[in-house]
Amino acid sequence: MTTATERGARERILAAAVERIARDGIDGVRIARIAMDAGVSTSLVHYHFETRDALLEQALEYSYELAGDVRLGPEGDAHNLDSVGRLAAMIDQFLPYPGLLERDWILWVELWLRAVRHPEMRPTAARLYARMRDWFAEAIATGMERGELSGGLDPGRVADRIIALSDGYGVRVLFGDMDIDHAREEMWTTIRDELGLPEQAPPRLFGEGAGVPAPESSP
Amino acid sequence: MTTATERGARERILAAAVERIARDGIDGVRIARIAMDAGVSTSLVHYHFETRDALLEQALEYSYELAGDVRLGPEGDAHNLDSVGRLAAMIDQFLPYPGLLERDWILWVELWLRAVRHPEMRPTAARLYARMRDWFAEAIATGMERGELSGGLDPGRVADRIIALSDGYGVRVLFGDMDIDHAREEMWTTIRDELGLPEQAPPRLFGEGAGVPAPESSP
DNA sequence: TCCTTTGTTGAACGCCCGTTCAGGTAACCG
DNA sequence: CGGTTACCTGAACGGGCGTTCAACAAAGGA
Repeated sequence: MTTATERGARERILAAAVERIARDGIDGVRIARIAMDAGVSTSLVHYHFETRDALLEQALEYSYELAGDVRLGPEGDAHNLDSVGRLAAMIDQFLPYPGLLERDWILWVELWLRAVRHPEMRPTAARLYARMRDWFAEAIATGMERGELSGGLDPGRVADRIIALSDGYGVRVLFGDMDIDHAREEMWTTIRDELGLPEQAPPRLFGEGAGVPAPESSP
Repeated sequence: MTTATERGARERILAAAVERIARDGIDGVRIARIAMDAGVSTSLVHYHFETRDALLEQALEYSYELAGDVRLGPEGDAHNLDSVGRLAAMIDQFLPYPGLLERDWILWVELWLRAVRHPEMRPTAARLYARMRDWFAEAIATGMERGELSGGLDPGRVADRIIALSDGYGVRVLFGDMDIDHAREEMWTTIRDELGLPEQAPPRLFGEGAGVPAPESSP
């Protein structure tokens, strides 16, 4: 009947918290602001979440799960492509495209910092990295079995290298010190050489393409 | 010659601020704590620095300059080595060795985050990256001229790649998701292949204790 | 010598913000 | 119905912390 919690206040608060964390930083977040964004009172925030820290922690976990699902889910993947195309598409999903993955990237860096200072946060970070690593390693192993990628390499190591390059280049893109297309090009040539692929342009960019998901929105 | 404060209160405050920022984070820093660490009153902090933000900003700049000088200065470099050894030593100086470069790394990540959110901070970050890039590029170019490294590559691009790998692997090392020796090994093999070097172990590890590489080469 | 400048302090002010509290709907259950 | 429970609110409390202020010592300068 009324505007009564069509999505549940609790979840709205979590979503608002994620957004605010990305914008203002974990330490910059004010729960009054989160409450305002979610359209509730601060008291309700404390009704659903014991303490501020608890809320923020759950919000982060929530967003990481979400980000992972979007990328790793069936829609986010591109099974219909050959291994080369699939790999290229996966790499695209890890660079901070403006307005698309920037939010996730910022939360990412926020996680790094927090994991360093708060050891109890490290399992979360480790779990996320393990997931990414497995995702890439599986794609590479598959490509090798099919003979589309040169064998003889440890897929896990290559995965780690891709992730490292993505983090390293991505961070510079993020604060405007490098053009994203340049970063993409550099990543691609490095990995291409590594996997013994012939010189070829990285298959299609983000957007336009077939199975790549559009930015998730939730009004 | 013993002026009241041997190193000047202002500089002691800056040093204390840097240490505190690394430990507690930019947002976690309390100026009362900085004052205590520096052995002065909070009022004196405000006498020397207009506002808290001003202090932190200057402290960061101060530490980045310092970190750069240590690495880039004549003692931090290793001109007496051949290009391969020199490159290996330089890479060592960019990985977060426990207790040695960790502080700088944390401040680094802190800078990333701040540069993303506060555009006025970006020139600082960009300047730092440019400096690192030039440093590596110069070493690579020299190595190419001497014929110790395979030519034909753009030193700047290779430098960017080294930095990206360092950032990417380093961050995982930093929060304990990867062993530092493994990261070092991975970086080295990647770059070795890139520069067409024969398979060889990365020349010597970091020096014991001292922040600078040991003077004598491996026996 | 007195006065001005510089460096320094303890104490207080005032605001921001997380948290609490006492209550107020509405649904659900007997 | 009457009672219990789940959601939700406005208002106030209280601590932490940046910042300000009045004062004071010491060091020149004139």
